[in-house]
Amino acid sequence: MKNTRQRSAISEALEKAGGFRSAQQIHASLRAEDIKIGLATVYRTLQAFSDGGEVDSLRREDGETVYRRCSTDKHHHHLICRECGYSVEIDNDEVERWAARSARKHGFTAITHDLEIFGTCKACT
Amino acid sequence: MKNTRQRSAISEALEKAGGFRSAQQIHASLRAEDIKIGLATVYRTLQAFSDGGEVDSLRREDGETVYRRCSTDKHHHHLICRECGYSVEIDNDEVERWAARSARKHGFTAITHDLEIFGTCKACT
DNA sequence: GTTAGTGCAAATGATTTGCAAACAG
DNA sequence: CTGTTTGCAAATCATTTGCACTAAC
Repeated sequence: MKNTRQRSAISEALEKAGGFRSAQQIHASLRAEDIKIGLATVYRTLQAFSDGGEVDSLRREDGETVYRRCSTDKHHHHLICRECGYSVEIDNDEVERWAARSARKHGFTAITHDLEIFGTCKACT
Repeated sequence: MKNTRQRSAISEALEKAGGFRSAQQIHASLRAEDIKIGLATVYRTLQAFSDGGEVDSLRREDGETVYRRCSTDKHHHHLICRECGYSVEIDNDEVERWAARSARKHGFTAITHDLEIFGTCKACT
């Protein structure tokens, strides 16, 4: 993966954001800073980051896909503010084990699961 | 809500399907049975059923929204086959409590959560 | 009769893709 | 140089909507 001006910009934007942001939001914020970048590039880059495990992605309730740089590579879940995208990383091995156990019991294989908690954070209340 | 030919057809199709189906799939299967119905009607009706709590809906990993008639009104989760849509209703109060507790601890309010487990069912293996 | 429901085609909105030009290593 | 990456515009795809028309109650 080459090191381009655009990629660094997106990377920094994610860093600065802290929480989850959509491709559209990243694009808008870069444009606001007068950083010239194509929307397609933002989509392609975020997708690449996500594939490479550098960022976590999830689909918000309204259907937009949002991305965030997370602190660990370890599997975890999020508590996400619907208003501002602020999020807290949380995990619970209990849930993982239960999911695996339920799946096995019903004969399912190649399991993946999604667990995200949406709410309104203190600052947005 | 009026009782129309189209609504009964969609209702029956869901019944027969058993698992999760998308609006597109329902539309195609009805057309295949020579039942004339507009795609928009299928979307509108499934949405209405979902709003009325008559069916459960969720967004699949590929982005399509799928619907299913469930057995209880009680909150629950699903183990879903990616291949055929077959699903098993499961629940775990433990998870609910943990989600609520985590949210509270971090000052989040107006909580909702999604938890779905995707896999390949025995028949599709 | 009214009013809700339907069909179709056009509109949306997020995301993807084709392709020629620009750029990193 | 030479394979990547970018930008733009056009293409997708699921879903929604405007509107005239039809069918419940």
